[in-house]
Amino acid sequence: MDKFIEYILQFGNLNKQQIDLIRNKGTEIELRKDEYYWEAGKTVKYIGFLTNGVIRVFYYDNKGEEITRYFIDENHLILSGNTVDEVYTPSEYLSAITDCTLVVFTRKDWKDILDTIIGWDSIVQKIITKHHSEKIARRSELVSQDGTERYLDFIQKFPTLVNRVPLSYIASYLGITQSSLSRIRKNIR
Amino acid sequence: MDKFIEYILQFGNLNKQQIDLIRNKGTEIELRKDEYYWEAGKTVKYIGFLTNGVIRVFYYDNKGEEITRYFIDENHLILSGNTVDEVYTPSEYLSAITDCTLVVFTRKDWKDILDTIIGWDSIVQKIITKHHSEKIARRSELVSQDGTERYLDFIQKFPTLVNRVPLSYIASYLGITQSSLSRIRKNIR
DNA sequence: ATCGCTTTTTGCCATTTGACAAATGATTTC
DNA sequence: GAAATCATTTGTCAAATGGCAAAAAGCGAT
Repeated sequence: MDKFIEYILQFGNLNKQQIDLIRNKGTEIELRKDEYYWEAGKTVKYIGFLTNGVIRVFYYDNKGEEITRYFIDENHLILSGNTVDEVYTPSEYLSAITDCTLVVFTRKDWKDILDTIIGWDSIVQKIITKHHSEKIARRSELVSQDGTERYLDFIQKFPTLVNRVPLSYIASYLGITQSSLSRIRKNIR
Repeated sequence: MDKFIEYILQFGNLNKQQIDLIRNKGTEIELRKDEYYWEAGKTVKYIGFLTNGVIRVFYYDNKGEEITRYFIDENHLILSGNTVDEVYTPSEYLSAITDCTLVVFTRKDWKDILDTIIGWDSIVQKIITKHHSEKIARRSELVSQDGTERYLDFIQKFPTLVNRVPLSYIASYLGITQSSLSRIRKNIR
């Protein structure tokens, strides 16, 4: 929970009372390796913040292949869609790669926070915008790079993930096959 | 200018007075083919809305290659960064592919609108978020597709651009070489 | 330590794409 | 309309990547 407060404070100021409100509303939950946090087609119940572990976001393309779209690591807010108002049904799966700890809020509690803390809205908006920009920058570059460049880029941008995420997921994220990535790794050494 | 008003009204309501304010502040400008709208390293002076034409966003990668990151077509807001407050110096170039018409606002005029119209802020925020989501969706899929799939995807998503944008720019956007794209096109027919 | 299971590496060959250069086609300019 | 310029297609070969299957390595449970 402290991690979440600390994270939020980077984006705006909160007084002690406001921090207490957030603490009261949030609940810590655990997610075991390979458990789903979201499933495509199932309504999302919580707004979550990942304090420990790594989550993988994936979907199935039109050939039925599982495609890893990105990874969520420690200290990231997991929001349903771009707004918190509407009930949200994702088209993607979120699944824990490692055991995870999250702070979650029900939609109602989140709304209470929104109604109580002036500026909460803009804090969350800033976070969403930041996440978006990061995603765009990361994904954009991949397109124009070959396999080796993609992987070098990946280990530079996600140094903490390389050893915690199975090769096949990384390969899928980078848009190459697992065996190609294995060969690329060999050549780099 | 009408196009801009119409576009804005999709994201929020404005009364006649507010619309007049926007009309007064905005200026229509023309941009000739191959003229820059932004240049990397040069401060951005205007907030713009493209009413006619196509603009290309590109940068130079670490090999000095020109990479087309995306295209901006009719009815798109061109914002500096994610916020309008700060002076912004882009790291990318925006250059007209065709002759273009834009509605532009000086930073000061834009700020006046922001200070006068309650809710302007949230309208703009919605637009930014929408643009972000589109970019993420578009770029993400490319990574896991081969050349042919990328091109088919492109002509489906940008049917109006295929015949107005030179092949080399499309190829760069898709992350393949111009000659590969030419061959792909031949095979599709 | 051994068995069973999963992940990663490797081999082999087919296919795709890149690099480079030349040819063709299209457009602009005088 | 001829020349110059730019865009696209094509040829050739090399390099990168994919598909498939088997081998090797890693890991957990007993």
